[in-house]
Order: sequence, then structure tokens, then C-alpha cells
Amino acid sequence: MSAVNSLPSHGVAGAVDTDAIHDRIANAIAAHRLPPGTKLGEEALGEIFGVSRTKVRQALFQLAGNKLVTLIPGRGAFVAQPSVREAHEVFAARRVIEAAVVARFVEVAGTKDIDALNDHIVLENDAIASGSVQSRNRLLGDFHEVIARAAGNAVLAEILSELVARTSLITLFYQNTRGAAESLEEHRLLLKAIRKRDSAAAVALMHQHLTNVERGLVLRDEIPAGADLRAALA
Amino acid sequence: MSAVNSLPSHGVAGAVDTDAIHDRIANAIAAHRLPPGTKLGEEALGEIFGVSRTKVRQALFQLAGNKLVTLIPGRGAFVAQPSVREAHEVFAARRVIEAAVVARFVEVAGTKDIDALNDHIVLENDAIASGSVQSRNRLLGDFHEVIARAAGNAVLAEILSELVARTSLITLFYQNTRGAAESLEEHRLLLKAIRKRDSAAAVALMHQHLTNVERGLVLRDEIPAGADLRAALA
DNA sequence: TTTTATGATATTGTATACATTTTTAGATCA
DNA sequence: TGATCTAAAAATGTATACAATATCATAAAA
Repeated sequence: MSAVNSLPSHGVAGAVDTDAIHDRIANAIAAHRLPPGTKLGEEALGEIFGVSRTKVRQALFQLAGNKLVTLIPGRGAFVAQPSVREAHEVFAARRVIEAAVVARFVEVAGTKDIDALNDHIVLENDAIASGSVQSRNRLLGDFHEVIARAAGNAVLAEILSELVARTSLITLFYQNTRGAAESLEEHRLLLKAIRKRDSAAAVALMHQHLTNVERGLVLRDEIPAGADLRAALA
Repeated sequence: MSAVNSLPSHGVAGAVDTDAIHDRIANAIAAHRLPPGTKLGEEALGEIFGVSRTKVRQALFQLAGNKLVTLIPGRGAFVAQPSVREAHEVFAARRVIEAAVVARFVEVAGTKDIDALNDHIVLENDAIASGSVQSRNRLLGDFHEVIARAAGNAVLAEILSELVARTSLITLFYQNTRGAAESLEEHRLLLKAIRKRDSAAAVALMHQHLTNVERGLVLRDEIPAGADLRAALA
């Protein structure tokens, strides 16, 4: 999945591409291994990935563009701490985009697409059953991306992909009191409506699902402590 | 508007911030002074802005994130050449987002917001009357951003802002056979519906307006020739 | 004890040097 | 003439050096 194919001239063996660094950090944030506010020091990251600060800085700039990282001039890079307002805006934006996306999916999805969605739900079920929190959360987010990719608009799919990543950050920063099982159940209901080609129902269910997730958020009083970079990115 | 306030240690006088470089290039692309396919050489840009390649590269990476620039490994940076498919997807995405945004605007806009929109339309009218193609195009795009900003969701507004910038690129790459006067008229109709707080009409008009602009695009056979960087960014 | 200075240390910002790749120009050959 | 190879030039990719800034520890003062 990540592009580790070039043998760099100076770097240590196992050195890694800029995009790979970006993905590693983004995944660590999405998987809640790097809590909001964590300092992302350039030298430390460079040592972890076996590259110079140059590549690390590029990756951090990209992450800042995705709003996963905040850059404070002269101070450095930190895992973003989305405000309450931003959290609500992200969910509102997702409702707008995903309502349209799921409607389009109902129109254009072939049997193959619907089967793929069903397979994905099976994976979600397995992950929840096996208690694997990280893959569970990832799969619950990926569900939305699977629909978006299959809906046939790559521009919207990419926008949604960034919003899903931001949502991961939000659900960590603000405690998520909602069980994964409830999301899984709502995904199942959504699939059922999609199978019936009931566009209106699918849109309504998607809207409600996102609202339910948003309602599950509560403001934390204690921010999770800063994590060990090397452990989080291993 | 641009941040030129730090006296750099090594750079020439008048050296400029990374964001300023980003904005200068983005504006030149939006204003159609840098046609699609134009090579954006790092050294050339560095000389123009009086900075080293380091800052230029950062700006180019940012622009690539906004899809205004394409980075080809080992070959360099070029002004993006959106595909026909991408062009349609951008318009489809805008319809989704702007339908929601204008509906929200109708709900929340105060007299002040509506007056501001009216003022903007006056500016559009003046620019069209005075024949200033560049400010005309900019204003016609800004109209949509003004609505988005006032609709109260900064996340959606920023997403739309990037889509509008990509639209500028698309309307150059694909010939725009549509008169600015028609867009202006449609903006006026939209404002009228907004004043009446007729949400359904406003959404329908926005949808139709974007579809009309999209329909005005035709595939060019000859790509505009590469421009002179220094002149375009002056 | 708390606060405020102050110097040392560490980190970021920027430029530059070097390695690698691509492009270009010229020469050779069919 | 045109194609193909080759060497030189130019451009990009990456690391590193140096300057500017921020952070931290220590000490002095209130």
C-alpha cells in the first residue's frame, strides 16, 4: 500500500518516501495512536523514518493541508485539536456530501458493488467480535469511503476521504460514547435500503447515522496525554 | 493581502513568504495567466520571487494538494490539465455542495449578508461593463464563495473555495463559450429568490446555473501555449 | 516561595551542496 | 533525411549547514 521502493542514496536502509511518511502519520492519527496536541518534532520523525528533515517537513506540510496537523510558525507541528465548532461543521459537511453520494450509489451500484459493501460489513462485524479497536474504527470509517468510491465521483470521494480522517481525530478528541455495534447496525440498515434501491430511505438513514455519531460526542475535560512517537509509528 | 513582513537573512530584498508564493501562483492560474501544462521550474520561480528553491518547493507541494499543479516525479511541476471526467466531477461536486450551501444561506442570511451579495453583483456588473476580463472572472467565482462564507460552515466554504479555483482552470483548458453576462443574470435571479427566502427556488437556480456553466464548456483542440513565468507572476 | 532575568540548549526556517535523473545537443550511422 | 547513441547541460531529489527563534534550566531578585 505504501510506496517503499526507491533505494535512497544517503538514507538508512528502510528509508521511506514522503508519501509513505504522510500515510504512516495519518494512519497513526486515525488509529488514535497519536492524540491531539502531540508534538511532531522534525528531527525525531526523521530519525524514526531514517530520512532527513527535508522529507519530514514535506509530509508535515501535506498533513497540515489535510487539517490533521497544525503548524505553528517557529514552534513546530502538532496533531490538530479540532474545535467544537469545527467538529460540527465536519459532520454537517459529511451529511451534505454523503447524502448525495449514497443517492448516487443507489442509482449506479451494480451487484458487484453491493456485494463488496456486504463483504465490508462482514469485516466490520468480525473486527467488532474480535475486539480489535483499531481495525474496527478503521473499517467503520472505510465503509463510507467504499460507498463514495463506487458512486463514481472521485473528486467527491477524495473530499470525503479527508473528512473521514478528520472525523477520526474528532472522535478521539471528543469522547465517543457510542458503541461500534450501533454503527454496524446502522450500516446494515443502510445496505438493506440500498438493496431495495430505495434512495429516499438510504439518504435518510445515512443522514440519521451521521447525526447519531455526532450526538455521541461529548466534550472531554482531560486531553489524552502525549504519546511516544516511535511507538505510535512503529 | 500577502504576508511580506519578515526580513529574511539571505534572500534578496522583497523576498516573500511560502504562502505568498502559493497565492501568487494560484492567482495567476485562476486569472488564466498561466495556462495548463506550463512548466513551473523551481529555479526560475525562485529567481522571480527572490527566494531559494526550498520555499518554492513547499508552495508547489501545496498547489499540488489543491490540484492546481501536477507533480511528475523527476520531471517537475506543471500547471494541471484537468481531464474531461475530472471537469464533470468538479461540477457535480459543486452542485452537491452549493445546493446545500445556498439553502443554508437562505435560512441564516441577515440583511447585511444579502446586501453584501447585492454589492458583489454590482461589482460583477461594473467589471463586465468595463471589459476587465480578469477581474470579471474572479468576481464571478467569488460570488459563490461569498455565499458559502456567509452560510456559516467554514469547512464547506473552504472545500468550495478549492473547487472554484479548479473550475477556473477548467474553464480555461476547455473553452468557455458562455458569456459572462449570462452568469451575471443568473446570479441576479438567485439573489431575487434569496430575498424572497424561497429556498427551493434558490437551490434549483443554483443547480441550473452550475449546469449551464458546465454545458458551455467544449473540448479545445489546441492547448494554449506556455506562458512566460515572469510576466504571469509580476 | 514566586517571579523575573539570563544564558545554554534544542528546534525550526532557509539556503546551499551534492547525487541522481532527465533533457538536450551533437555526432555517428543506416 | 532520419534514427539512435552518447556526452554535456540542466533540473529535480535529498541531505546538510547555518541562522534565527523558541524552550528550558538555572540563578538572582522581590
